Amino acid sequence: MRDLYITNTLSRTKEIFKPINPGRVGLYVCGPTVYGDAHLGHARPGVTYDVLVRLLRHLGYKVRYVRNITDVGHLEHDADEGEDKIAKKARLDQLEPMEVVQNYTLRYHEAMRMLNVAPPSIEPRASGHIVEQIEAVKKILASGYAYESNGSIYFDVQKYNADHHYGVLSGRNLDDTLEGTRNLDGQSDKRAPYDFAIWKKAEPQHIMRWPSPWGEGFPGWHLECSVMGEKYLGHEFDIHGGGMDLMFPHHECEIAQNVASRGTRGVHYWVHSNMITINGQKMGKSLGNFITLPQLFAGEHDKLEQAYSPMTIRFFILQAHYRGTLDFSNEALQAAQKGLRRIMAAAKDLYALASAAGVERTSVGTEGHPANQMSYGEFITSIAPESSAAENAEVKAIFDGVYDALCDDMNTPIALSHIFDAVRIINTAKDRKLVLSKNDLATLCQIFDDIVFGVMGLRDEDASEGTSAKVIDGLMQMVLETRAEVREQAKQTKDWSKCDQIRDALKALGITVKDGKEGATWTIE
RNA sequence: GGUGCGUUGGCCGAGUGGCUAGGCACAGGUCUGCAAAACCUGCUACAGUGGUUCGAUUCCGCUACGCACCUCCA
Repeated sequence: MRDLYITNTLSRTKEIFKPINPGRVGLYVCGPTVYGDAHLGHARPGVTYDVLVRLLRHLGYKVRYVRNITDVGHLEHDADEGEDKIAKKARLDQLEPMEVVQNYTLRYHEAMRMLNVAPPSIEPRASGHIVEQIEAVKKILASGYAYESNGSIYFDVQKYNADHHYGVLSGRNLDDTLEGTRNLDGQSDKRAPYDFAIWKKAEPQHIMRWPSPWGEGFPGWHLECSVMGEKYLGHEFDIHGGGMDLMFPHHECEIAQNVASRGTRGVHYWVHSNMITINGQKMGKSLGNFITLPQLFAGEHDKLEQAYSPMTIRFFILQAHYRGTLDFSNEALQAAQKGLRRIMAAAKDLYALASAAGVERTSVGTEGHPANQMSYGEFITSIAPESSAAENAEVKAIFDGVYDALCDDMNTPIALSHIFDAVRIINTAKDRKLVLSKNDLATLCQIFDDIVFGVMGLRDEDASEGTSAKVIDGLMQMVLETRAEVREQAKQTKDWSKCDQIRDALKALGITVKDGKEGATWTIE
């Protein structure tokens, strides 16, 4: 199995990935708090960890991927003083909190499905693990790192920090943290401002509440991930991912809770995906500068010049490394859209070339293959039994380059740069200016099947599917065959009007015809 | 105020102590009845400033600007 390197936030360095159990990976990723539509920012970790999971699986690991849904305990403004986000939304919309949760969970699933993000193995909800969370609170109390205050339980950060280091992940020390923390106005039940709630007493008007040894209340936000991670992945597991903004305090608190409740930090590799910015500023709910995914897909937002397809978004994200910020702009999205189309067009041509050469694709079946909407005209490209050594070398170099890049901290932009080299080679071969051997074609198919469609999870959105697609294919073939005859005549008579007329008429229907050497090809918008 | 990160060509974005991705845009060319596509060529950038070095965009220092976290945020 190929070595995979990944940047571990704990060490701030790229480390070789060694799973706890050979051949198996436990992965936990912080999912959304479902009180609103997912925005472009949510697409980033969605796609990033999807690629990680696909890559691990492709490399041969069995992966258990847990991604939670936060449906209780996440408070606004101040982690311990604000109103529950879900409850607030429910109050404003006059709905049951669980109606809000259900609605936005479904909408989140739909957005992820459109982005071709594979669903997690387990998708636990905080509200479904109240019992486990109460048990964890008891353990933390027993360890001495928490105290009860007026019906709520708080984590005693100072005491914990004396024995362990509160700040191992975010790289800060408690004194520094203290400096920037604003003072509380004596209203708080907390002993210190940096203490955080692991169980919160429910005020009389609070809707979501559960009985506990300390009275009716609800769990603190940070606790759910500790508890659900342990329940489904064990005391210690391999990878924990999330957005960079969750590093502190959320993930830091998680580590502290793990140590306090089960005596281990729990996670071997912490992975963080960076933010998407807009005009250089973080896109976020609190800043109000976000564009939701449904808005992006529909083009309905005053910052959008057009609609952007889910795959355009996915490709846009893939073109940047996950640890860097990525700036949104219409120009950048449009560039992504065009680049993606070029790759997809090359994929179709590659499969046609390979098919003509009798290449059997071994790895078909991953998912998301473009329907082979084939063009009129056969690719009768002559296939040499063995091509020049130089070409073989380049194809091989692309293959190696792609794997090297992906295994080097998931460097998707570099991998894509190699893919574009492949695109160029395919196009050249299509123009008959280059002869690819059967082996070369097989290798290229493997790259597209396994990597472009498999690991990167791209798919051809233009490819039509189903029975109507078959009908269209057949009709188009008839139309273009007829036009080809007209065209042959036109070559003699120099009267191209009929020929162009057909093409214009098709264009009006959204079908673009391109006259190539081997005949005409078409694409539908 | 504390902590950390960044500043790359028209735009987006990689990367490296010397050979200096890729996409998009732009210009020229080839092909083509035209169109489109494709291919070829061109565009050589690393904020400023000192230092280390035979050599720095890449290492170190300083300056400027920007960003993130320290409240909820993917």
